[in-house]
Amino acid sequence: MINDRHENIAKVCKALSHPARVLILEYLKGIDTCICGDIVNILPLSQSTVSQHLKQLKEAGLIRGDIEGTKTCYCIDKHVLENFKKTVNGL
Amino acid sequence: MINDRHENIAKVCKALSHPARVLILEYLKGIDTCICGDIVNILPLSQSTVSQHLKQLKEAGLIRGDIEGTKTCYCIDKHVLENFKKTVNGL
DNA sequence: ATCGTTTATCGTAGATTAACGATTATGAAA
DNA sequence: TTTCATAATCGTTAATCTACGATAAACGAT
Repeated sequence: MINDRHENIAKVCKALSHPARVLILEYLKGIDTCICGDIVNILPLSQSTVSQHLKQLKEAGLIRGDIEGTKTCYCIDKHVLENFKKTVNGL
Repeated sequence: MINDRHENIAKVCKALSHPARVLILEYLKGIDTCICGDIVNILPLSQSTVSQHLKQLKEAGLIRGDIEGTKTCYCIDKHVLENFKKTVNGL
């Protein structure tokens, strides 16, 4: 009964089931790329907590993290986001 | 920083963060209305568990439950669903 | 080689979620 | 009124989530 599509929608929705992660996604949408510290500066959360949120967004495929030296540059995976939008539209 | 819109997206996404609830929503979409027992019959979950899932979908506003005698007829709140789609499209 | 910056991970505590069986409540039917 | 059908709630257990501080890892700069 439950198929891969249900699982996939649930997976992405779970990643977006916390307001901080929704905000992070929108923030990334606006600036293309940023590092963890940037988000720590705009949210009242510790560095470790923000890192965890980023990890969850990454595991859901919504964002990517490119390591550059000591920094990690995060950006949206537009393809995954668009695909999610299409799937939600199909609901 | 985090505003009502972030909270709202997170709330609905949370309701859809479990594959069983995604399936239930789609099922309701297809048949317009059904009772709890119908869903128990198509999912490998107990009656109490299905009832809890329905409760979460209802609390998120995605579905309504109209009591008719001893049964409760569940149906999608199309307005809320459409609103969610639009909001997701804006991401 | 050491120091400073940045990020990820570890360990932890408290809250929440998911699932179940059992129970309760309500109304319909006999 | 007793029974049946239906759904919600209670109580419980195991798992997961959220948040934090502390620590570790990696790199650039001095």
